[in-house]
Amino acid sequence: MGRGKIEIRRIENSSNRQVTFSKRKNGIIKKAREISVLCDCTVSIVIFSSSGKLFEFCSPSTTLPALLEKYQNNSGKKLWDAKHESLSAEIERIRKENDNMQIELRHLRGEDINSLQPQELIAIEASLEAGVEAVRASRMKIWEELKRRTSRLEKEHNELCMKWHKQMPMDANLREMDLSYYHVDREFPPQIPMAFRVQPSHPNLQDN
Amino acid sequence: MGRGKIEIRRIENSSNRQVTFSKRKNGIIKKAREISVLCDCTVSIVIFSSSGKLFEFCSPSTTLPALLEKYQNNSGKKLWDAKHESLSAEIERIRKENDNMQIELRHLRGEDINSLQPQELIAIEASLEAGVEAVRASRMKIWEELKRRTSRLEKEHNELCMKWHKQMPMDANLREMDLSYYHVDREFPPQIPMAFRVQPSHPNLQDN
DNA sequence: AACTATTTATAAGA
DNA sequence: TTCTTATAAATAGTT
Repeated sequence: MGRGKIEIRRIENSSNRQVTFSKRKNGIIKKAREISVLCDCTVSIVIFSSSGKLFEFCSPSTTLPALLEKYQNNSGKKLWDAKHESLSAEIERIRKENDNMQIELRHLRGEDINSLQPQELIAIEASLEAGVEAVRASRMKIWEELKRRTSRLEKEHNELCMKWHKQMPMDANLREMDLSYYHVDREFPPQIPMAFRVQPSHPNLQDN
Repeated sequence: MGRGKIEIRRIENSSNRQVTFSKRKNGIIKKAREISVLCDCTVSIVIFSSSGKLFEFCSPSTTLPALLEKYQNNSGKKLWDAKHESLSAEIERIRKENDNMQIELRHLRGEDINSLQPQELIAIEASLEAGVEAVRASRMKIWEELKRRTSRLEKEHNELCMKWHKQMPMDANLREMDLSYYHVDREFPPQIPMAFRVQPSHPNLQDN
């Protein structure tokens, strides 16, 4: 249709090709609109020009996602389930990892261990004991640090008191303020809270 | 185009509508094939007839999933990402759960505990000790069971030996066979393997 | 982007 | 559905 008949093969002249594309694209979309109205059907067209530009048509009665959903149901073909599958596989993988950790945690808490072999129990016990050692060492470190700071502060406090008592000609109010200020500034109280005390059931931890 | 001009509105006569649908559908798909060849472009058409029958065309240079992937990238519109998002959210959730367990496991192994507060360390230590207790109890149970079986077998063995020696008029070969058979049938050897022995470093586990 | 000679699509009929 | 054919519509080449 036109001044001459053309062969259906790639149009080599670039600008001719571009013009033809534009005309025929409009033609197709017009036809799509017409058939969807005339025949009460649902049409979707997606076109990418050779330069990558996107054109689309979709019957006003639907949306592309809805139409494609219907397409999948109707044809049995998978449009995007491949992607879903990779995500599902990832979920599966993580879930398995999760389960293994769950089991390990349970074992370390002494749960679900009745079906275990003696060798496995020994391994778990060893891990637990190593853990206890590490945690105790860590607490010990905190405890030592605390003791160090406390004794240093006590020493400083005593020195200050001594100086204070030597210094006679000062106002009583001022002296009191200064003292209270000093008390507030101490990071740790001289008494160690019970929670930090080494428990007596552990004879290998000593206060020395 | 045809014997008469028609208005672009739904064709009321059902069989006319059906015929027109068939003709125009073929026309559109022919046009789509032509433009994709002439203009070196990519076209996809999906049509559902009013009765729900599916027809499609896709340029031979691509596939519908690939084309739709390109569509999403190009248009920024989401065709199926809603589904992806729910899966991704699930992955996120499990991964978080995973991380938490990972951390807990590390702590129970005495790793990464230097930044913990004394209270946290105490809780971990308590958990570890409870675990050790449970594991030891379980091992103890296995050990007791083993001892019980062994002593029962030894008693039975001794009784058999006694009977045997009382029974004099038997053939020597037969006697030997029978004895070896009995040895094979014992589920546990009289000696306990080292692996099952209670370790000497645990003074609260005693053989009694 | 418009024009128009021609080809192509298709509505109606069989 | 398919074929036929008169006619409408689309469009290739031109301006």
